Amino acid sequence: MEYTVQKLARLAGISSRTLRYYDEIGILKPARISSSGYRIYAQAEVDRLQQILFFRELGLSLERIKDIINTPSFDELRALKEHREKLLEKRAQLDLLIANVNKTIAVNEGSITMTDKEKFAGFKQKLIDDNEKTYGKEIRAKYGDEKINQSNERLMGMNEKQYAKWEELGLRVIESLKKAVATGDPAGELAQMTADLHRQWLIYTWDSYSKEAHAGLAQMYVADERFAAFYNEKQAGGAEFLRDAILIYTGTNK
Amino acid sequence: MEYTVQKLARLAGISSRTLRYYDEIGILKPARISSSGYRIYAQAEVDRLQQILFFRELGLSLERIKDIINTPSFDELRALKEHREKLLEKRAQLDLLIANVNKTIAVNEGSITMTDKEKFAGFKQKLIDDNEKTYGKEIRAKYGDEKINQSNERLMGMNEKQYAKWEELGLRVIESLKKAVATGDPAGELAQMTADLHRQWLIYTWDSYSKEAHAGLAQMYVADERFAAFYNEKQAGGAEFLRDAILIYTGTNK
DNA sequence: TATAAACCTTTACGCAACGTCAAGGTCAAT
DNA sequence: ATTGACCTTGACGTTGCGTAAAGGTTTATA
Repeated sequence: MEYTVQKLARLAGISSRTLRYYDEIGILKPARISSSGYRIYAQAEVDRLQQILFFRELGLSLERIKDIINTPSFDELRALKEHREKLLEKRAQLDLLIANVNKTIAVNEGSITMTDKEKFAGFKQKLIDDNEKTYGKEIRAKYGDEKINQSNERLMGMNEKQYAKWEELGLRVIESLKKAVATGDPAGELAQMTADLHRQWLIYTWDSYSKEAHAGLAQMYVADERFAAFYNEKQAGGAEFLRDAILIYTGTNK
Repeated sequence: MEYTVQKLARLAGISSRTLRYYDEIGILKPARISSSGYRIYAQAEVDRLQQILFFRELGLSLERIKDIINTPSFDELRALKEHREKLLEKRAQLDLLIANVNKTIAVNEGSITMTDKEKFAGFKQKLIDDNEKTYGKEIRAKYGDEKINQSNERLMGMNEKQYAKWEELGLRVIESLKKAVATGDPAGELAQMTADLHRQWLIYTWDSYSKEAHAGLAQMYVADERFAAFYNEKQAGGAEFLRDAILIYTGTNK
């Protein structure tokens, strides 16, 4: 039985272009060329194609497949195991991606369910209460009632979109912090970028930004175990690292 | 603070080529161009780049990111959810891939542990025994002792490599059968390809191939519940479908 | 102040595995 | 003889940059 490109292509469920490509890269050449220049494939080529498609389904690159079917002594098993490692890595990365996308969606969803005005107001009020309960005393002690009242007012004044952005920014601070900690250098560019992100996050609820207040908060991140726990939960040593980065960022470390 | 390409690139942990590319596709243009033609970025561009990189880490395409940050009214949430669907699909595919690679590796590993001559011989002997116990009678009844003895001899004569290939071929028959059953057409190309794979698998242990013997085995696949169970376990209706395909393949259905 | 090192620019090819025209020749059937 | 289905090669497009190449600019140092 002999096949032209399209016949073989239909048999195997691929396109004729693919067969021409396989010819071009030398992984599957036709048995012969007809007098009119047509590619003619025979049984041996059908078998070879089956092998190629089999490995292709396993996700191996054509280059790799070429090695495997051209070299009888090729260590197929090792190639497969290496390939599996790559696939597992890919999946781990994908899992991370999906988790991050989920987080981001959750934040956005939060802003959507808040479209209901009542709920939205209630949610923010709760957040302000929590905020006050948790950090109120320290901030009040350091910067007075005026600042925290302003901060709460600002929080109340945010619309859903702004609020979502604020939470997203919070997530980005965490993400950025993780990478920065990995560098180990709080004066490095990544750490300083993180400090800047943190500043951007702050000014959503602070009506006036000052280096001193920023630096003061940084100190508190380490001194107060509730703050420290929050950042250290995300990344070991996160609170101290963030403090150092902010002190350098605000120039208050000299 | 103003940045040239490389400074901004280092700050963000990307290459200067990436910034030039982002300029080229219009996703991030510099604040201004210096008199000497240098790209100069300012704070607004740093912020925009942070956004871009954030979404890039979530795996969105630059085209998509462009939409999101250019259009304030763009439905970010829907975009993210669609993106998540794609990611989940990708992961499902990856899981399938990994499962298949694992299966193939398992088969190959089997052939490797058999490198130990004793074990190898023992394993094959066991397989022959099983073979004989399970299917021996039927085959003997239909084709006589001669054929099964030949088959066993051939099995004994296989080396590890051949044996692995044989098992791999068996897996491919199953895979191919699954797809073919999905088409519902036993005369279709996929089904006929499956029948041909099955023939190839057979001739590893049969020293002579005949359409009649092949067709006879196909009939047995449905008649004998142990055979049927084996193929139906892989794919509902697999045994009957395979029989029909083989009957058409061997031309004994007329 | 000359010169080298470190920047910057545009242009353009390369990558993986084909999809998709385009322009033109071939084959089978009517 | 014509039509329609098939074949050929050639070449550009896809995605997100990496990587020269060839040449101008800025900065630091001797």
